[in-house]
Parts: sequence; structure tokens; C-alpha cells
Amino acid sequence: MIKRLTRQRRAILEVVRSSSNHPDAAWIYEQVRKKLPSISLGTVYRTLDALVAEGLLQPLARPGQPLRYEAHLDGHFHMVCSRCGNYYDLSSNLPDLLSLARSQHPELELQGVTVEFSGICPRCKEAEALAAHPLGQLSDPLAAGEPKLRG
Amino acid sequence: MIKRLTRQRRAILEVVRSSSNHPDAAWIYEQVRKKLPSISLGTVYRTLDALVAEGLLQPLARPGQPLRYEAHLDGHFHMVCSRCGNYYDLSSNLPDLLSLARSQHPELELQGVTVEFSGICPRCKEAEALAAHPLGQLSDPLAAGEPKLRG
DNA sequence: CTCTGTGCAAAGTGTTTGCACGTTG
DNA sequence: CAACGTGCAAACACTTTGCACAGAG
Repeated sequence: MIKRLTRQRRAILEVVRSSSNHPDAAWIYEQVRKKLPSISLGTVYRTLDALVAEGLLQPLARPGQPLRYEAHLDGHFHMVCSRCGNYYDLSSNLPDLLSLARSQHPELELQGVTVEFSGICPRCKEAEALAAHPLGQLSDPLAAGEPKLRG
Repeated sequence: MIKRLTRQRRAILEVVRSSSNHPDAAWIYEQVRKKLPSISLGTVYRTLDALVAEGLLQPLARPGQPLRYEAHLDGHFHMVCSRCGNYYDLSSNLPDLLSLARSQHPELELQGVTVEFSGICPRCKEAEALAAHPLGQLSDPLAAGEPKLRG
């Protein structure tokens, strides 16, 4: 339970909320440092944990990758690009899986669902097309991200 | 690409395939050690990576938890118990999300979906009911698992 | 025989934590 | 002024890796 709204917490929450990235702790740390140069990475981790516990953020886990954080908790879906690993938000009209599954498994007390698509994002698809072209070997799909997430 | 089918690899694959656990590396290591006492944890990790690369296993990531591995790759769903953290397989008849999403986002080249429900498993629900009862303080919901996954 | 895979131990990476001090309410 | 939160650095858990040797094909 968060009891004090410190400068650090305000800054961290603002960074996560204003990013379209689904950023990880290291990236958030870098950004917050621009405002509060002496903040520590430990504080970032502790604050993120607290915000998750408050229900203000949702953590996103991927095999072998650092945790990322989602600030927009309306019911949207994610697509993870299998080339560059970036997350993209998808606002699809999908059927209400939770109700469907509840009716099929009444004994389970289901609380929530997460749906995650995998695919190739437009950026990487374009990069791929360029790479097929003899003169297109100039851009690196892995380097092109959303607002750029770490190396 | 796996080139040699060693004793170790056979044993590891068999352990993962015969477990209903969605086990993690440490648990697999423990089990395999019963057959091959001198196997090393490094080999387990290397083999699991290789099997994932071969498409024989699928890694499952959860915030703050070690990676787990899924050996049954037919299209079923998972439910993660929010009390004990165990994975349960769900064979629901859900609509074909991939086709639906593809038609809504033709530009995205979607390749796959994963659906994960959260809820309270029967075991934990029962433990909860007992705990409400004055004489029921005997069992620990967190200790009761599937075939038991580590401490 | 050759070359992939193994065991071991050390190194890496992402995350957590103990402690003394700063700051919020 | 009493907690609560912070910075720092050390500790942690999980995973990866370099190397010399073992064993599969």
C-alpha cells in the first residue's frame, strides 16, 4: 500500500503512463533520471512493484526478457513482434472469452484473461522487404523499435 | 539444431513430457538426476533451450518466476492459479481468435495467439473454505500443488 | 575419428534487500 | 516528528558460458 506520493513516484508513474512502449525498469530508470538524476534503480524497482500491487500497472513477462510494464489497463490485447520483440497494442473486438470459459468451467472461479498475439510488425515487415532487395541492406530490423527500448 | 540424441536429452525430454506440471528447470533437474545423478544443471538449461528452438517445447513466463516448459503443444489454454501459481490445462472450445484478429488487422501478419486465464484452482478454493472454518487452519494453500513444484 | 554435447565452475543479468539518512504528511 | 521512502551497495535467484573432456554417429 502506497502511503506517500513522493517526487520519485510521481515521476516514475508519469514516465510509464506517457510511454507507448511497455517499457522495462532500465528504460524507465533512464527516463526518470532526466528529471531526477540521483534516483536509484532500486527505487524504480520498488516503486514499480508497489504500483503493480496497487493495481495501477500490469507486468508483462516474456521468456528471457526483463519485465515490462503496462499502464493502460483497459481491456486491449497485445501483439508481440517475433522479430524485434516490441509490444504493440491491439484494439480488436474479440468475443468475451472470460464469460465463455466461465460457462464451460464453472468450478474454476476464473478471474481474468490475457490474450497475446505474435506476429511480424509493419516495421519489421518493411525491413524484411527491403532486405530482399539487393540495395536494401541498410536498416536493421532489431534496431528499429517503438520510441526505442534499450539496446 | 540438435544433432545427437544423448542419454541426457532423452531423459530430459521424457521428464518434461511425462509431467503434468509445466515444470521449471530446477524441478526437471531434480527429476532427471534420479536417472542420471551426475547430470549438470547447465546441461538441463542448454537442452531446454535446444528443445524450444526445435519447437518441441514452449516456454512459459510469469512475472518474478522461473521459466516453465510446456510439452503438450496442441492448442489448449492455461489457467494460472492466483493463489498457488500453478498452471492448469484447459481444453475449452473458444472461438478462433487468430482468424478473427487477422481479419480485423490484415496488415499485421499475425502468427499465433496465447490465451491465459487467471483464477482460483479447486485445491486453493477448498483450502480457503477450510480456512474460513474455525477448525480448518491445518492445510497451507501455497504448499499444495500439482505433483508439487519446488518449495 | 570427428565433432557435438557434457560437467564443472565462474560469470552474467535482472531484481531484491539491509541499512542509515532524507522527506512527507 | 513519526513513519515511510530513498540511495547505495551488497546479495540474490535464475540463467548463460568457457573450457577441457566424454561419447555419439
